[in-house]
Amino acid sequence: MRIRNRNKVTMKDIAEEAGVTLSTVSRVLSQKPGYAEETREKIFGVANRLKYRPNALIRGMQTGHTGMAGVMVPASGFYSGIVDGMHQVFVNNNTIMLLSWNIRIESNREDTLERQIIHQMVDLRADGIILRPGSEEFERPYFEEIWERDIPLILVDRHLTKISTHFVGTDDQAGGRAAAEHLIALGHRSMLFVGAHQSVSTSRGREEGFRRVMSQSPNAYCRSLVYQAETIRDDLAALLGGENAPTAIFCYNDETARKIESVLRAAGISIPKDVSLIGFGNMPVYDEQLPLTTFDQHQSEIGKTAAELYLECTSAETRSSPQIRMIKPDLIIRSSTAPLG
Amino acid sequence: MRIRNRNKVTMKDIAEEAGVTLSTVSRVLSQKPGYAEETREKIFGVANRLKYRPNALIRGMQTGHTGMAGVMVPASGFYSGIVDGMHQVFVNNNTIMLLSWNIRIESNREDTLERQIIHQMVDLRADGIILRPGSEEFERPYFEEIWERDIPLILVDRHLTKISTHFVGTDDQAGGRAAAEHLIALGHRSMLFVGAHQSVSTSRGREEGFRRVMSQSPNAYCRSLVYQAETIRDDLAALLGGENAPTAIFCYNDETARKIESVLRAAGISIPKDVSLIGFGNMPVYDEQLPLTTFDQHQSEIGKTAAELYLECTSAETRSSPQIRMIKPDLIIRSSTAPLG
DNA sequence: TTTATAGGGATAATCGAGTACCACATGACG
DNA sequence: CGTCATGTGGTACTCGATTATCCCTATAAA
Repeated sequence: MRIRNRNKVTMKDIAEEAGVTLSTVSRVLSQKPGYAEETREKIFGVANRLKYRPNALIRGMQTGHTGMAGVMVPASGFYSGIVDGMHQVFVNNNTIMLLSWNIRIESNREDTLERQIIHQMVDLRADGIILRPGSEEFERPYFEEIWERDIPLILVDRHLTKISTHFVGTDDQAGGRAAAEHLIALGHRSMLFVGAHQSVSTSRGREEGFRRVMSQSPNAYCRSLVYQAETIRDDLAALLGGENAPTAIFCYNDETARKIESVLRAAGISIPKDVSLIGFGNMPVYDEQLPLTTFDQHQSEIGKTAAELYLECTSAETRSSPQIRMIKPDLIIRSSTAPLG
Repeated sequence: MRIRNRNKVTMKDIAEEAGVTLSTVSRVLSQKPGYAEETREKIFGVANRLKYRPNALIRGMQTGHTGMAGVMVPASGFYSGIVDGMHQVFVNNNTIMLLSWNIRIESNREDTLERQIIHQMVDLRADGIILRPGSEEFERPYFEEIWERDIPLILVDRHLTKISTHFVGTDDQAGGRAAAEHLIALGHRSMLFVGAHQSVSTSRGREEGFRRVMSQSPNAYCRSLVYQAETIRDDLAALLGGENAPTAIFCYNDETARKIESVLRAAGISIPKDVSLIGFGNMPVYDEQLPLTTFDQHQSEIGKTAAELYLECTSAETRSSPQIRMIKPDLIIRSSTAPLG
C-alpha cells in the first residue's frame, strides 16, 4: 500500500537532470573535496530549480542526530515564557521543538498520555528531551527509559530528587530567603507558609529558604499549610483567629496567593493592613485584583539556559554528569506587603 | 564519524534474543497474519524486556507518514489558546507538533528565519503544516513551496487571498457586523474603525462587516484609521475635535483598543461617557484597565477545528479543494460601551 | 615522457524497518 | 495417501542519503 510519491525530488533526480552521477551530487551537496566549482554551480542550480530538499529522516538515521528537541511542559502562561526562551536559542541552532503539553487529568494508570508522548519523542529519535516533571512516583519509570537510552534529559522548573539528571529552574531557596528577609525587615515575626504537596520540589525549596531565615531571626516563627481547596477557608480561619496569629503569608505561587486573597477578602481581612501577602511567579494581574508582592522568575532566562544546556548535552560525545543551573528570582515589592502595625 | 550506537535495540536484536528470524518478528510486530499466539507472546515479551522502540524515522520514510504536524504561529497568549486546542485533538490521534514561533524581527530579506523553519519542517517530512501567515508579499513564495509538494497547508487566523489553501479562523465579518449592530442599538451613528494595514485579513474582514451594517443603517457613518504608533495621538485628536466627531470606536483587536484607551485617557476623554470603545479578542484585562467590550474568538475551538481539518487532509489519499472553516466570535459586553448620550 | 593530481564514474555497504515471495516443515482432514 | 492450511525460515528489494573504495581520464607539472 505505497503512498503516492509526493513529487519528491531525490539526489538521484538531481544527478539525472544535471547529467552527472550520484557520487558527484553527493560530493557536492555534502561538501566533500574533489569537485569543480563549475560542477558545484550546476548541481546547486538544478537542486534549486527542482526545489530539492534533503530528507532529514534519513539524514537523522545516518548521523544519529535529528535536530529535534522533545519538550513537554504544562500549558500555562508561565511555561509559555520558558518555551519562548528555549525557542530563541533553538532557532539559531537549527533545532526544532517537538512540543507537547503535560496532560493533567491522568491518574495513576500505567499507560498515561504523557508516557505515550514520551514514546513518540523517543521513537522519532529526538536528540534530547526537556520536560517539567509532575509527581515523582508515577513518572520515574519512563524518565528512566529515557535516561537508559542515553538520551539527554533535562528537567525544568521542578526537580526530582530520586532521578539523577540535569536540571534548570528557579533558585527556590534564594527566593524563600528573600521573601523572609523582606517580611522580617517589615517587622513581621509570625509567618505562615502556604505550599503544595511535599512532592513538589519548588514548594519545598521555597519553604526551606523561608524557614532558614526564620530560624536565624529572633522571635520569628513560621507555620506551614498545604493548600487544599476544600479546607483552606477553615484552616485560615483557625490560624488567624488563634494565638500568635500570622501577620504575613508567603505562598509558593501566585495562583495560591490569589486564592488566599479572595478567602481573606471574604473574611473581611484587609491586605496589607491586617496581613501581608507574598506570591511567587509574577503572573499577570487581572482587574480588581490587588497588586501583589511576588517574584519574577525570569522564565525566558530559564528557557534559554535549558536550551543551552540541551545543546551542550546533545553535541557532547559522552554523557556528562548531571548539571544544575538555577536562575535567581527577583523580589517585586508591590502593595500587598506593608510594615507590621 | 559514526556516532556511538546509543544502546539502540532493533528488530534484529529481538529476533536473536527470541530465537526466531527477522521475518517472524516483522510479521508479529506489524500484525501481519501468519504467526502463532505463542510466538507472539514470546516476541512481545522479549521486545518489552529489551525496551524495544520502533524507529519512527524509518517507519515514516516507508509509510510516507511521520505523525508530525508542523505548526508555526506567533508567540502570544492568543495563539497559545489555539495551539492548546490543536494539542487536544492531536494528542488523541498520535500526532505530535513540530512547533515554532513566527519571528517578527525579520525584514524583507530573502532567507528569513521563518523560511528556514518551514524548510526544517519540510525536511523532516511533517505530514502537514499549520501556520499563521504574516504578510502576503514575503511569504507567498515559501507557502507555494509547501503547496507544490502536496503537503497539506492550513492557515489559521489570517487568510491570504492570493494563495489557494485551507483556512480556519474567526468569522471576522460576522464579528464586524455584531460590533456595528451593538453600537447602532446604543444610538451611535458616527463611528471610527481603527485597523491595521490592508494586508491583514482579520482587520479587513472586521472592517467589511462593520461597514456593511453601517451602510444599511440610516445616518450611520464610518471613518477608518490605520493604527500607527507615531501618529495615532494626532489622528485621533483631529477626528474627535472635528465635525461629526465619532462617538464610538471599533478596534480590530484588543491591543489596539488598549492603546486607544490610553490616548483617550491622556486627552481627558472618558470611556464610555464620551466615547464607546470595542476591541476584539478578549485578552486578559490588567489592573487599572477598563473592562472592555470585546469579542471572544474561541481560540481553543479554532485550534481544534484546524487540527481536525489537518487530520482529514493528511489522511486523505488525494488533495482536497481548499476548505474554509470559520468560528463565529461572541460579543462580550462590558463597560466600555454605553448608550449615546 | 613520465608522473602527479584533480574531477568524476561505478559499485557496494550501511542505517532499520517494511514488504514480498518462495521454500519447507508439520499436522489435520478428506 | 494426497491435499490443504498454518507457522516459520530465508532471501531479496525498497526507502534516500552517506561513506568508502577503486578506477578512469584529461590536464598540468616535473
